[in-house]
Amino acid sequence: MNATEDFESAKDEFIAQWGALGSSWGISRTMAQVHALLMISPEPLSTDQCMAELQISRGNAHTNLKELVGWGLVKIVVKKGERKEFFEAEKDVWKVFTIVLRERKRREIDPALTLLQDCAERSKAVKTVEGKAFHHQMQELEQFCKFASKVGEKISHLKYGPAVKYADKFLGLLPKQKD
Amino acid sequence: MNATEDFESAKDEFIAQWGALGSSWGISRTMAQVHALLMISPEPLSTDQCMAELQISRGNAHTNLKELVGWGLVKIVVKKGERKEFFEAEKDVWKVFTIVLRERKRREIDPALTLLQDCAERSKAVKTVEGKAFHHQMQELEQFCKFASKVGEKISHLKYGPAVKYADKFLGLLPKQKD
DNA sequence: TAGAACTTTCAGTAATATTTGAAAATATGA
DNA sequence: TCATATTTTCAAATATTACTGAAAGTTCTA
Repeated sequence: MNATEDFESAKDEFIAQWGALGSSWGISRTMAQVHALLMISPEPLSTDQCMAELQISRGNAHTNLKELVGWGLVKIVVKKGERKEFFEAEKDVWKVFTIVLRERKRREIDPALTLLQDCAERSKAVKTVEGKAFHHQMQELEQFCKFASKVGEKISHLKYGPAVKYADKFLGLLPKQKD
Repeated sequence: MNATEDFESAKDEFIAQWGALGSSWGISRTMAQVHALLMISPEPLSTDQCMAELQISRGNAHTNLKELVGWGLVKIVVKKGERKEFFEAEKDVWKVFTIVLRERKRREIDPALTLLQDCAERSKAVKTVEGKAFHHQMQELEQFCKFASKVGEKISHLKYGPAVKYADKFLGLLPKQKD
């Protein structure tokens, strides 16, 4: 097998597996595959090119491309002299990470926080053992979610350089932990 | 409405919503509901109690309880004089977090790393523009995943106290960032 | 060792999520 | 303005995932 064949099979595998991984990240398989395809494409691609490469329908390609644009992971590019839209993925891995982090915080942590605050409030007056345990647990969860929310917020607005610097410092400190 | 009614409705809502949130975390709705129920129960519960509370079948209750035990989020408790098994959830929020973090790293980051290393290797000899872009992107992603894997590993083995301490230090440093 | 208590499995069914394909809407340009 | 290119929508079809209920398996006790 030559280098080009190797590359082609690696490319196919990357797209397929990235799609499978997407599922466990709460992103649909096809959306992750479209994202994978665009991330490794040196040029922006049209809807038709995505359809052909991934063997999917127009409706499917369209929906997922626009969903990715909605996440901020993909941008629409207009080529001069061309009437159709082309799509280009954000390729900077740290930027991709911070976008996903922000989106997941918004979709997962923020609603949890609302729920927990509401539940803590509605159970603060109850006197039974069961009720007290519930109230306490809601407060613990709320406190943790607030903390996680803050950390996520900070990290997601950090540039890559400082992030690595702080992480290194953080990772370097840990082995010395005593308590 | 009195305090007990408030509490009961809050409890129902917590279980229902925690289940819905579970979906976006890649955990099945019922599994998250069982987890929610056990987290707020002062006493360990039997399979039958879970079935009754959540109105689900025996098979469903059984499967999800055992899955939670597999994750390490729930422990089996044997009561003296009782023949059946009871189930008790880990209630310490930080411990729950570290367990989930480890499990997700194992299921999501580790397989991604394997894929990326393989794809980078198989594309290192290719000369085309497309191929070089692919190889480069695989390396970038690989580097980031290794970093994320290390950070996750460290955090997941940290105790709550030191974690908050380091996070505070970290959060405190950020506003001063210049670069 | 039989029978009761409890746990586990799994084929069939139900619920949810995704995809297709074609029609409708919109934009472009001569 | 009309014809054509392109995008958008969405009802129906398909695929995926989760749940039920009952039967089979296991463990315990007398």
